[in-house]
Order: sequence, then C-alpha cells, then structure tokens
Amino acid sequence: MASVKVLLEGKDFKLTQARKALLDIFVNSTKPLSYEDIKSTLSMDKATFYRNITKFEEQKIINAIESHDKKRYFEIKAKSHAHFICTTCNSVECIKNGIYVTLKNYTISNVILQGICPTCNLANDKN
Amino acid sequence: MASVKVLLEGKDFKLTQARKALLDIFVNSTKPLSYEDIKSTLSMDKATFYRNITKFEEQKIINAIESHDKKRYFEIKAKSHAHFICTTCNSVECIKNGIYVTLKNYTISNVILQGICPTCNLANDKN
DNA sequence: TCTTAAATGCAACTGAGTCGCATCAAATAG
DNA sequence: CTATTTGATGCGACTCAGTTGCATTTAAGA
Repeated sequence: MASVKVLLEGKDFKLTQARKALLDIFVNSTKPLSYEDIKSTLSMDKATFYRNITKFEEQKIINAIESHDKKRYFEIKAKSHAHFICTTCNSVECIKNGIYVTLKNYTISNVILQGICPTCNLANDKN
Repeated sequence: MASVKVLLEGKDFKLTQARKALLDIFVNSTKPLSYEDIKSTLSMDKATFYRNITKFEEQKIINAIESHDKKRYFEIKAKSHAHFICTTCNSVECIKNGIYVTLKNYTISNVILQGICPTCNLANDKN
C-alpha cells in the first residue's frame, strides 16, 4: 500500500494538512471516490477539492473515471487496472484480474468496462 | 447499415419527423455524437433531444458514452464495439477490431479505452 | 374528422465543476 | 525565530450539460 508521504515526496507543491488528509482517504479506499463521497469524511470546500484533484492529476498521483451518473470518481494511480461501471446502480469497481488491451499507435492508460454488476444481475434474475 | 425505419419498427413510441431526422444523423455517423454535434445540422430543442435519447436508450436503439470533456456522446447500438477516448483532444472513436472482454458474473455491454490517440501521440513526439 | 395521448419548444431550474478574489498557511529568506 | 513571499484555502458567483414543468402541437386510432 502506497503511503501518503511517499506519494507526495519530491512533488511540485506544498504539503498542506488538507492535502495529506485528502490523499489519506484515497490511499485507504478500495474504490474510486467522488467529491460527494469524501465530503462527509473530510470538511473541504469543493473548489479546493477539485483544484487539488487537478494538481494530483498533473503530478500523475491520481486517476479520474467518469461514471454513468455524470460524476467523476478518483483513485490513486498506484497500479493501472481496469474499472467496471454498473449502468444499473452506477457503482464503480476496480477489476484486478489482469485485463490488458493493446492497440497499435494508441497509448492506452485506462480500460473501462460498462454493463451490469453481479449484484444487479442477481436482482434482475429474481423478477 | 441499419435503416431508420427498421430501427423504429415495433417500438413503443410515435414516429415523428424529428425522431426520424435525429436517428438518420446517428445512422449515417461514423462516430458517437453529442447534442453540440447535432444541433448545427438539426434544429431541435435540447430538451427534446435528451428526451428522445432517453427513449432510444430505453428501447436499446442507442448507446451513451461519457467522454473526458464531461459530455455524453451517443451512437446507434447496431453492433457492439469498443470505444477509444483521447484524454488529450477528447475525441471519441470506434474501435472495430474485435476487443472482447468477459468477466464472470458480470454482463459487459461496453468497453471503453482511454489514453492518447495516434494524432496526439504524433504531435507529442514532435516536441 | 375528432379525440387523446404523447411529442415538442420554451423558460426556468439543477448540480457538478470552475473562477475571481480576499484571507491564510507553508516554505524560504533574513 | 521572525518577516516575507508564494501558493493554498474558502466563499460566492458563475458556467454549462442535462432536466423538468407547462402550454401548445402533432401523430395515430376511433
């Protein structure tokens, strides 16, 4: 598990309390989080949140995923892996079992799968 | 190429002029389109556009893709194929050379790849 | 042709994300 | 250790894609 200190070392910005707290949440999360998700845990203005996210993206610390609910979800860019977005319940999950896609002349940084997650699939079967 | 008539046959809504014209644009497009993209071609109120898109999605005629620019792009759900979103120029492309991903207990309806497209890759190399 | 239910356009609204600005807190100089 | 500077923060106002309510229009069936 990447520590907050390691992630911030040698980066081109100030190490504020707010940033440490914010990254701490991301480091300890098992799934990508939106501003909505973190604001109950961390009292941070949304302008500050998004400005920090932009900084983190520039420094390649964090990755963004756009979900089906028109919100952006963020996660530590620790190791690249695919994501699954459920079009029924809008949940965003990390898919760890290696999905690797290559395409000539393209640089692929992210793979996103959309469809119906096991939970919603089960719920449908019962009807 | 799927015709507009075939797509609308037996569906649960009225065959208005506006709907035929709208679907005609999607049928003849080689890439997913946003409201911005179609409004210059077709004079249709955005409320009507999005209401029709919702209908088409319910009827499984059309597919939505959220791009990096926070806009939704739509296309005929004719045959399923992967999409590539360039994180540099925000273009959305269809990737026709079969990328098939399966995942146990998941229903996968869409594969989205993010990264840098050949054009932007080339532009970067020149710097 | 008449009726009616659904489709349209307009205007007002929503909500995620952005921007300007005044204040505040890290980092660095003195 | 204090002073200075520069970037970070919070607030409020704003933007813009997408939505909703409502009055009007149009497709479809009687």
